[in-house]
Amino acid sequence: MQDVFSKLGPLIIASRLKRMSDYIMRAGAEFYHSNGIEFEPKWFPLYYLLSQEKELGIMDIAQKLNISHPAVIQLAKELEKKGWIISTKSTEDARKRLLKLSKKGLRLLSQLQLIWDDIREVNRQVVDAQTTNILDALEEMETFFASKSYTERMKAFQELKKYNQLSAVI
Amino acid sequence: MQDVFSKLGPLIIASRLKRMSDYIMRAGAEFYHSNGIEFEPKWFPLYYLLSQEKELGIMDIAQKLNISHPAVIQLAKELEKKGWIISTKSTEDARKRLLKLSKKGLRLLSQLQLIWDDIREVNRQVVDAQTTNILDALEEMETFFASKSYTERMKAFQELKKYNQLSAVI
DNA sequence: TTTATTTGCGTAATCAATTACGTAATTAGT
DNA sequence: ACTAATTACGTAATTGATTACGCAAATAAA
Repeated sequence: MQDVFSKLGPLIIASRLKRMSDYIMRAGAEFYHSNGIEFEPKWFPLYYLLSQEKELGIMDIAQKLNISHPAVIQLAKELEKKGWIISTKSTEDARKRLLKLSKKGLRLLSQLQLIWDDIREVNRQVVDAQTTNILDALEEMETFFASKSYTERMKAFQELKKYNQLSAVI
Repeated sequence: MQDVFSKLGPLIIASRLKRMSDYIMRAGAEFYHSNGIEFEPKWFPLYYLLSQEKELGIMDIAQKLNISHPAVIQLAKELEKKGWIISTKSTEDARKRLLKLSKKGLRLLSQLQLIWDDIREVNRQVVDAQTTNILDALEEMETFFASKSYTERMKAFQELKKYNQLSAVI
């Protein structure tokens, strides 16, 4: 690939992150299938979350996974169709619909664990091979923006620039 | 945000990369608009490429940007509607449609340069603040997978595992 | 030079996720 | 207790990108 991107450096961090993410996602899907499992990477966050947490409402899940609630509904529909999760109305709060893994979903879990172990292992190899660790970099970035958002940083920078220009005039 | 992700480590590099990418993209859009420019981050790769390369066919662009050709057509349609690019039939190859910046598009360029400078600067601040540099990490990852794809690495790992199990038995 | 294959492009269908909006249940305010 | 505000969820419309397909032009093969 003739790479227009990498030369641009900081300007397009976002595009490069996305490109790498898409690449790995795609390979992940291929991997599930080549192991004879009809599982899609996009299901992982929801499925994994439910494997950890017993039972959760739609909104709780959306928050925890940082996706919109219609996205959760959509994913849940697909996993329900596969028979891996079931949903029940909450008795405490009639608005809530709770999701949890079905027995079939739990049986799948043990199979998936094996695949996940492999993925985890290869990913670890990738990360260990790095001089500069992508996970550390991500972690740092996340905490960095958590303390002050990207937008706020942009604004602050422009304010500062404006001020400097002004004081240069006066 | 209650973070299910960061604990999972190597298993979901892809999701975390995507999340960070989306975050920055969104902030980028906000930034263009707050500076009174009707420009979307998704246009950047095509627009920037055309600002560098004079004139290019659809497929060339798709390859250079590593996106599908219908995506290029779609983006081009939008930029053409804005009046920033124009397209001409190639005289050498009647199948080809060439894209280039219009005069209006070139005028926009000088405005965008200023914004891009700010973005670049803030991004550099972000990156400079890091102990572990995300761009270096990305760069490394890209070359790593270029030498041997993720899928190949997965396969190789499983083969090795199979072999080790076998030799343990024998 | 005819025929087959490849290449470039366009359209349609599909996918994955979002925003916008509506409804019902719960909680807070008075 | 009644009203207002909020919360949880569902559906519809939209967005952005992909794959699948088809056609026309160019290139290769015979």
